[in-house]
Amino acid sequence: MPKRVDHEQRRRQIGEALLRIASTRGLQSATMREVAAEAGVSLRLVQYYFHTKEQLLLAALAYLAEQLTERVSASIRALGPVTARTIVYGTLTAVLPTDEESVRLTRAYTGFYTLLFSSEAEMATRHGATYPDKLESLLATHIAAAQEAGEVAADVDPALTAAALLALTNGLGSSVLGGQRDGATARRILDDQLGRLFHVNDANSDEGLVRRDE
Amino acid sequence: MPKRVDHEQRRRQIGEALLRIASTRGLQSATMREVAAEAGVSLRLVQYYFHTKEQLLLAALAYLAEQLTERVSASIRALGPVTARTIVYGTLTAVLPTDEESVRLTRAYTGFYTLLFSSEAEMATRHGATYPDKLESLLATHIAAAQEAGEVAADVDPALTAAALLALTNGLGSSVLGGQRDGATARRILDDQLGRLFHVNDANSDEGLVRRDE
DNA sequence: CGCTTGATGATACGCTCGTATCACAATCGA
DNA sequence: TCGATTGTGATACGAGCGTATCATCAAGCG
Repeated sequence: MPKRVDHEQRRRQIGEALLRIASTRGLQSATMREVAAEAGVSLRLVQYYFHTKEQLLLAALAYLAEQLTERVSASIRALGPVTARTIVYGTLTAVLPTDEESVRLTRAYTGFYTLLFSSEAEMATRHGATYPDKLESLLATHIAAAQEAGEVAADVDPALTAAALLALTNGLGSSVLGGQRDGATARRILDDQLGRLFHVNDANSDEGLVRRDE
Repeated sequence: MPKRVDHEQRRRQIGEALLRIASTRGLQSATMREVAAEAGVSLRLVQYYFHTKEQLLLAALAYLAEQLTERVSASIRALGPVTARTIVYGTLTAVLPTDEESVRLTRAYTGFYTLLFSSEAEMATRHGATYPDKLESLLATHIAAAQEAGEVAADVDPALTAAALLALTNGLGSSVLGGQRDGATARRILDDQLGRLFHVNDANSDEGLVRRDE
C-alpha cells in the first residue's frame, strides 16, 4: 500500500479526528489510540505523522483556529453590510455555543484553553492566549469606530468594553457547556448587553431606547 | 499509634491537601499519592478515609464551597453597610482572582468546573452548577432592589443582568488564570461595568457620571 | 487478661498512557 | 534491476494511575 501519500492531507485527517473527539468526549479522552481509531488508521501512523502528542495537539489547535476564524467571518458576512456594529455582533455571536457547529468549536476550544491552565509544556509559548488578545483589540477598534459614528455613548472606554464583552461571551459559553443554561438564553443575555451598548444617538434619555433582537 | 482519632478532622486535613494541590499544580495533578504526600499521610490513609477518589473530590469540593461562601460574605461585610449595591460589588469582586487567596480559590474552583465538562460520573448530579445558579438569583434579587431604590436604570432586566455580570466575572477570572491579564486589570474592567450599571439617579445625561474606583 | 475492632503500613494488581523498536512491503532513482 | 527510501503493521516497554490485599499494632471492652 505504501504509495507516495500526501502528508498534509493525512495530518489533517488525523487532526480533525482529534477535534472530533475533543468536541464530543472531551480533550482528555483524545488519547493517541483513540485518535487513531477515530481517524481509521493505526496507532503507528499517528506517531509517524506527529512524532509526539504535543505536536498533534498543536496541529489540531491550528486547524481549530482556522475553522473558528472562518466561522467568525462567515457570521459577520451573514449580518449584511459590514459596519462596526455588525462586526462586533457577528464576532461575539459566532463564538457563542448556540447551534451545533458552534458547540463543537467551543467545546474543542475550551478543551485546549483548559490545557493551557496547567500545562508544564506551556503549549508552545501559550499560543492560546494570543488568539483572544487579537480578538480583543479588534473589537476595541470597532467599538471606537462605532463611538465616532455616535452609535455608542461617548463615555464608553473601548478597550475596557471590548475586554468585558469578550469575557462575558466566554463566561456565557462556559455556562452553556456546563449545562447551566441553553444557547438561546445565553444569546439573549448577550444581545441584551449589546443592545445596551449600541443605542441610537439622537436622544437625551438612555431609557426606552430601541431594543434589538437580532 | 492507632489512637481513636477524629475522622472529620482527618478528612479535612486530606481534603485541604487536595485543594492546595489543585490551586498550585492543578486538579489533574491531584493524584491519590500526591494528596497523601501533601497531607503528610500514607496512601492507605487517604483510601481509608475516602473509599474512592470521587468521594475525596466531592468532599474537597464541599470544603471549597465553604471557603468560597465565607470569602464572599467577608467581602460584602468589608464594604461597609449592607446594601444591594455592596452585596453585588462584594460578591463579584470576591470571586475575581485578584489577591493570593482568591487566586487559590478560583484556581481550585476552575479545576472542579472543568471536571464537570466531561465527567461521565456527572460529579454527583452536577453539584457544580447549583452554586452559580444560587449566586445568580441572589444577584438578580439585589439588582432589582437597587432598581427600586433608583440606583439602577428602570429598563434593566435584573435576571439578564445578573447572569451577564456573573458570566463576565467568570470570563475575567479565566483570562487572569490563563495569564492573559493580571488581576488588577480584570478588576478595572469589572468596576467599569458595575459603575455603568449603578449610576446616580438624579440627572438626565448618562455621560460624565461618577466613576467608582472602589 | 485476652480478644475484638479501629487505624495504619507495605506492597501488589491490572489497566492505560505515550513512546520506542523491529520487521517488512511498496515505491522510486540510478 | 536493485538497493535505498518511504510508509505501515504488530508489539513491547516503562511509568503512573486507582484500587485491592494482607498483615500488624494499639486500644478498649468483657
